[in-house]
Amino acid sequence: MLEERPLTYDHRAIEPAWQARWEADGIYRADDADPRPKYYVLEMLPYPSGDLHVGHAKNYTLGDAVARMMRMRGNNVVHPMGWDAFGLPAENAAIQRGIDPDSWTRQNIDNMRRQIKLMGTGYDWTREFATCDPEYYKWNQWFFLRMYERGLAYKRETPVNWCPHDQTVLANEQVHDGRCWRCGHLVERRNLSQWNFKITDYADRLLAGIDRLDGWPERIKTMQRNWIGRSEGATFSFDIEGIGDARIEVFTTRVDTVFGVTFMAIAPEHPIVAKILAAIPPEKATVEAFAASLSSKSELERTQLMEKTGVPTGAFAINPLSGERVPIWVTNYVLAEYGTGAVMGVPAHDERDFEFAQKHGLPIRQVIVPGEGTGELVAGDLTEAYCDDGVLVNSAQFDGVESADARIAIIEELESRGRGKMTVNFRFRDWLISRQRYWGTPIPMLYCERDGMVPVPDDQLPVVLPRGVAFTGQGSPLANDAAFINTTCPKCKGPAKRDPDTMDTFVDSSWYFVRYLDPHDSTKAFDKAKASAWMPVDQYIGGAEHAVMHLLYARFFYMFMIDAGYITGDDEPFTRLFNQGTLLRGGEKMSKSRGNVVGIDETVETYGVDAMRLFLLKAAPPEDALEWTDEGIVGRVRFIQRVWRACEPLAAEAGRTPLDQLPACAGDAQRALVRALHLALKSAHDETSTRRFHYNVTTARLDELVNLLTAATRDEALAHDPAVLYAIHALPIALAPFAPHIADELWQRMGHATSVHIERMLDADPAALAVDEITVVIQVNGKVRGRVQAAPGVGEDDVFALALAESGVQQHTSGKTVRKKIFVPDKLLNIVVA
RNA sequence: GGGGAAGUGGCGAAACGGUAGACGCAGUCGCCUCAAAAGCGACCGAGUGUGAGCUCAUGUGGGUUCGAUUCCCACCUUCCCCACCA
Repeated sequence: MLEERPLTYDHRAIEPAWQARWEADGIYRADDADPRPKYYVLEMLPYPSGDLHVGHAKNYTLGDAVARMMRMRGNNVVHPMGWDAFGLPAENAAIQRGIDPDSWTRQNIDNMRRQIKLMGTGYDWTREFATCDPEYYKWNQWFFLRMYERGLAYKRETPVNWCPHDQTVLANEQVHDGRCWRCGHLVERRNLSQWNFKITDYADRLLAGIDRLDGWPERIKTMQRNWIGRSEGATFSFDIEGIGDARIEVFTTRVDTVFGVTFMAIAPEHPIVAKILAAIPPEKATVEAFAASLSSKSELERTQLMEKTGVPTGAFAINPLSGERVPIWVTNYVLAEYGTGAVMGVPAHDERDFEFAQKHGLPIRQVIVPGEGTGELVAGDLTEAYCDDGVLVNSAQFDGVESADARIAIIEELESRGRGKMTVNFRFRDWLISRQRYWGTPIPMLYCERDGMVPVPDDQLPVVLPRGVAFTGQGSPLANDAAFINTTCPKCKGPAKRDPDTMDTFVDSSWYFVRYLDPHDSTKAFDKAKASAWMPVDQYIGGAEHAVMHLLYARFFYMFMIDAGYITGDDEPFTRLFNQGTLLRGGEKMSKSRGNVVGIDETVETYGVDAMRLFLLKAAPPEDALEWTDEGIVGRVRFIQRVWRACEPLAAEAGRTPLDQLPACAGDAQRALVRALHLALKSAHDETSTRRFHYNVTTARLDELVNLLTAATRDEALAHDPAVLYAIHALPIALAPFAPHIADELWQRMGHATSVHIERMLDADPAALAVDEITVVIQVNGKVRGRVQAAPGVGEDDVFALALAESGVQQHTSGKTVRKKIFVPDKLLNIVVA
C-alpha cells in the first residue's frame, strides 16, 4: 500500500502562496513585442460598488479560464482589468454620509482589486486604471473636443427631471413615483441646454455593421437592431386653414392610407401649437391646461398612462391630396421627440388612431381593403384597425393600386408638388451626455461674455474635477463651486464660466478597451500602432444588460476613432461577444439589494478558490442562469481532494514520466486512463475552439479521469504503471485553466521550476482516443434490439451477421423480410423489416 | 402588444439526427470504525417481470425521417428584453 499520511490539499496555505508567486513573477503580463498570435480577452469594465459576491466570480472565472486556455494554446494573450469609477453611487454616499466620492471610490477599488485577485485570476495588472483618474478622463475631454470639431458634439434643449425643492436635476432612478428620492417633492420637467453626441449620423453604419458580427449572439443583435429602429416612410406637409403659410409636417410609414386621414394629432410641445393659439384663440385655455397637465409628467409616465387623451385646437389642416379639412388635436400619445412630432390620424388603419378616434367620436374611413383589387368595402363599422397591406379604395387616382406600389406613387406625387419626400427615421436618438452631477468627467467647454462658447484648448486639459466641494444635495456641486466655474477665456483673457456639467459615464466605457493597450501614455489617448496591433477585442464577455447602450456607444466611438484615423483596421471593436448567465440564489438574481449574496471572502476561506471556480464552471453552461448551492461547491471540494490524494503521493515519480509521447499501455485499465485524459483534453480544446465555452462538460471529463485515477492509484499493481504516472503528470496541465492553484502546486511537486500556466496545453492525440473494440447498436425498425462488439471499421455485412445471432434481434426479424439496412460505421445498424 | 430564449429524473445538467439521462448534487445500501465523520465501493427515471427482458418516458399535439430530446408547424408554460416610434 501507499504510504499513509494525511492527504489533504490545504487551500488556505497553498492558494495565497501561488497568487503571490504569480504576481511576483509577472507571468500574466502581455508583451507588445511577443511574436505569437495576439488574443485579446476582455470582461466588461466593472463598477466598483464595494463588495464582490460569487455572482461576479462567475463572470471573471469564465474570462479567466478562456484567457488561460488561449495562453496555453500558444497565444500572446492580453487580459486587462480596470474600473468604471465615475457614477452616481459615489455622489450619493457623499450626500448621505459626507464621504468624499474620490475616497469612497478608491476604497472600493482597493477592496475589489483584492477580491478579484483572491479569485486567482490572471490579469495583467500593469495595465490597470480607473476612469476617475485625471490621466484617463483627460482623454474623454480630448475625444469630446475632437467630436465637437467635427460637428458630432452639439448642444440642444432637452427636458430633465427637476426637483424644485433641492434645486437639482435628478436621474431617472432618483425619481420614485414622480417624487424626489431625497425630499419627496414632486418632480417637474424642465428644459436645459445639454450636450449630445450625434450618434444618429452613424445610424446606418451601426445597423449595417450588425450583419457582420458573426460572433455575437443573435438576440443581442436583434436588440440592437430594434433599438436603432430604422423605419422608411414619407415626410410631407399639411397646410393649416387660416394661418397664412403655416404648415404641419408629418412622418408616416403608411402614406398609402393618406386618403383615410380624419384628424391630425400633435404633441403638446410642438412649436406650431403656440402659432395656432395665437391665430385662432378660442381653445387657448383648454389647450394650455392640457399641455400643462402633461408638462410635469415624464415621457415614461405619459406612455404608462396608456389611455389616449387629447383636446382639439380649433384649427384645421388641409389634406394635400384630397383637399379635405380635418381637425387638429393636441394629444398625449404623440411624442415630440420622434419623427416630426405630428401624426396624420388614420383610425381605420392604425390601432392607436383607432382607439383615439373611437374615444373622441372622430370619423373612421377605410381606404385599404384586403384582396385583389376588388374595391369592395368590407364594412363601414370596423371593430379594429385594419393594419395590413391591401388595395386602395376611396383614394382618387390611386384606387385599385396595391399598398406597396401606392406608397411609392404617392410619395412621387407629393414630391412633384414640393410637398414631401421619402425619409428614413430612427427610433434611437442622439446620445445625451450632459449630466448635472459632480462625479464624472467635466465637459471641456467655456462660456465667455465676449467670445461665446469656447472649447478648452488641448494644452489646458485635463479640466480637473475640484476636490473638497460641498455636497448639500441642493443644486449642482460643480455649478455651486465658484472657484471651478469662474475662469479665463483662452481667446480674450476676459472672464469666462466653465460648463457646470459632467459627461455620462457611458463615455468612459466607450473606449477604455483601447486605453488598456497603451495605458500610461501621457501624451495621447493611445499609441496608434499598439492599438491597431491589438484591436479588435477577440472575445468580449459580459452580461446581457449591456446589450444595447454600452455596446452601441462603444461601437459608435470606435467607428469615430477609425474615421478620424486614430486607429486602423475594421471598424467593429468586438469580434466575439459572450453573454454570461446570471447567478441565482433562491431562484432570484444574486444582488445586494435582494439580500441574497454569498460573499467571495467567506467562500474562498471555507472552500478554497479552486473549488469555487470549478463549481461556477461545472454547474451549468456559462450562458445559462445558475443556482448557487452550498452542496454543489462541497462536491467540488471533494473533487479537489480526490485529485490531491491521487496525484500528490506520486508527484515526484510522475514528474519524471515523459509527456511528449504516449505511454505504453499494458492493459485495458491503462488504456482507459490515457483515453480519459485525452477525452478531457479534447473537450477543453473543442469548447475553446468553438467559443461555446461549455467547460461544464470539460470538468465532467476531468471527473471521469480523476475517478479512474483514484481507482488506479489505490491498486498497488497499477499505481506505479507508466500510463498512470503519465496521466498524473498531465493532469495539472489539463486542470490549469480551471483550478490554477492546485495545478501549479502539483506541477511544482513534480519537480518543475516554472509555472504550469506558461506550459503548452497538451493536444488530444487521436491515437489515445482510439479504441480496439466498439459497440455497434442494432436497431430493428428504429428501436434498439441489441448490441454487438466488433473491431473499429467493421463492415456492414459482418455487423449484420453478428446482429442476426442476437436473440433480441431474432425476435423482431424472424419471419419478416428485410427491406432495408441503414449502417452508420462504428455506431449503428438499423434493420428495416416488414 | 412586439421581439427573443428556454421547457429532459428529486435537483443542476449531458447528448443536439443514431444506445436519452455522461458528470455532479441529494438519496439508499455495503465496506472501514467501538461509534460517527471522512474515505472507498455498489445502486439510483417510471411501470412490469424470479430473471434475460419488455413497455412507457425529453411541456402538449401534429409533420419530415429507416431513426427526432435534436429539424419543421401549431399550441401551452416560464424567463428575459423593448414597450404609444406614427
